[in-house]
Amino acid sequence: MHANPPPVAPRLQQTNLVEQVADYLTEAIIARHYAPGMRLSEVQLSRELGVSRAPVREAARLLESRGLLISRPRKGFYVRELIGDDLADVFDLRLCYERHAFELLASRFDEAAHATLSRQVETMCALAKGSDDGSKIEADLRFHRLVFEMAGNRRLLKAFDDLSHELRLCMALIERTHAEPERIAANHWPLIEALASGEARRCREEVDYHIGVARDYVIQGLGAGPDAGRPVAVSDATGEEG
Amino acid sequence: MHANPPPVAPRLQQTNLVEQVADYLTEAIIARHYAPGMRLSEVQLSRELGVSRAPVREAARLLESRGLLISRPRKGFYVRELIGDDLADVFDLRLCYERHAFELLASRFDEAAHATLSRQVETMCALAKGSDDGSKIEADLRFHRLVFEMAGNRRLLKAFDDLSHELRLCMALIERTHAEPERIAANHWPLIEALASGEARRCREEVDYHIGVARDYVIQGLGAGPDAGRPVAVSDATGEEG
DNA sequence: CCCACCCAAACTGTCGACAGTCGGTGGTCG
DNA sequence: CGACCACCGACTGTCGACAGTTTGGGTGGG
Repeated sequence: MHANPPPVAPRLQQTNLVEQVADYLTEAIIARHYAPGMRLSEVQLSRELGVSRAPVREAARLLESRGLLISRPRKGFYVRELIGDDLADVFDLRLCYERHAFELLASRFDEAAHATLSRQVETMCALAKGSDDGSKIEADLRFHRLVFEMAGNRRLLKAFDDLSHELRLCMALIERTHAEPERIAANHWPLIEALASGEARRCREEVDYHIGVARDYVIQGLGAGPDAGRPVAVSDATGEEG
Repeated sequence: MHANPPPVAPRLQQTNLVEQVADYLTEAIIARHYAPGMRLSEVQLSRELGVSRAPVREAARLLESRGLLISRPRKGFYVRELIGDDLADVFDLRLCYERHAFELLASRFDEAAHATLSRQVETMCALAKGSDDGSKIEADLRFHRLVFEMAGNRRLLKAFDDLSHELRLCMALIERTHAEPERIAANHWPLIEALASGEARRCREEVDYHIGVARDYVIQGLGAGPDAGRPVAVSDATGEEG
């Protein structure tokens, strides 16, 4: 009912509260401001963020679907904690996704895709010297997301996007991420070469090795967990290489 | 405190309204009581079900995460419609899941798993003669879910559960499902035999064939879509069989 | 001293209501 | 006759409030 718009716009975004709360919660959980397994009180969160409970509840449901929260009826929301085989399961599912994406992309790999991925690896190499861990992790995930984008299956891309939130949670578990960032960034060149070769078998071997390294990096970097010494069993399960 | 009950709405208890609304909506969408692409009004749904808008909104968010609804900000929720490559993408992702699950299960297949799957196929054969299509589809999905359960990766099982809602949506697209239910049920025996053989390559071939048949069944049963004649390209992508 | 019971505080699930916005409609002007 | 604009209804996003339940602590009994 205001005839003229106010000259200056001090109004903070009163809408899209769900997305803002979801972003805040996601960042807070990834950054481990909330301990894994901790209960999140809706009213407390509402008071802290200055919003009502409705957006908080919807944002929490969103994060539940992304695997960052777990809801128990009449109990509330709990910060997802990765226990038991959760880490192994997440990386095993990631292996499943990446195998398929690389297989799809290999069959349609062209010069444009080659240039896109090469540019991203160069960006990662540049970020490797002197950036915060978060930027390195995001650049790494972005490389893999580009593969899924260009693979051509949008549903697979959505599945990977969902999983990527849990991947960030996994990465956040280890204290000093990317101890050797240059080597990790350079480790993506063989993936591009495998794609360029067009050989499905070579792609699969490189992906298995790459994801296996990432998995071991996280699981062993986590410390001596109960299944730290368990074999990775990724390149061993194809059952057809001598 | 509503005076008159809604016309055809089911009885909703006072608690767990979100789950009840989600179940009702899921069934209604699968049964195509709501046309694909149709806009769902929150207030109208609230009135029909005799509940307030909060549970409806949360249930809609849940179904959005399951791929049955799509939300557009300030516009509302729309019934997911499978257009373009959506069908192919869903079945391609299913192929990705099943390949992995069968590979995992083959490496740990034992007599108990054999018995469980065999019993399920026998149930499917019994249901094949004289049951509604919904029961046949559910029994078929249950066989595959058992594989994922026994594969040992709970995250993969969750991913399959999420996808299964979209699979039901795909199945519901074709008018007369399971035209040859006996043959479809019997088509699961080779999968069990492949698992029992322990050969990863044979498992993969059988899975590729099985899912390819299901995919073609749905895509071609849908009618002459724009990509109905597109090759399935599932058993051709391994790139190593001569 | 320990355990079962009870009560109060806090919380979740749900509801009705208000503000801002979007799409459609009718009227008016060129 | 067509295009533009103001109005209107409906809807989404958000809020505060109420009822039933869970939880933790305190108390009485064994």
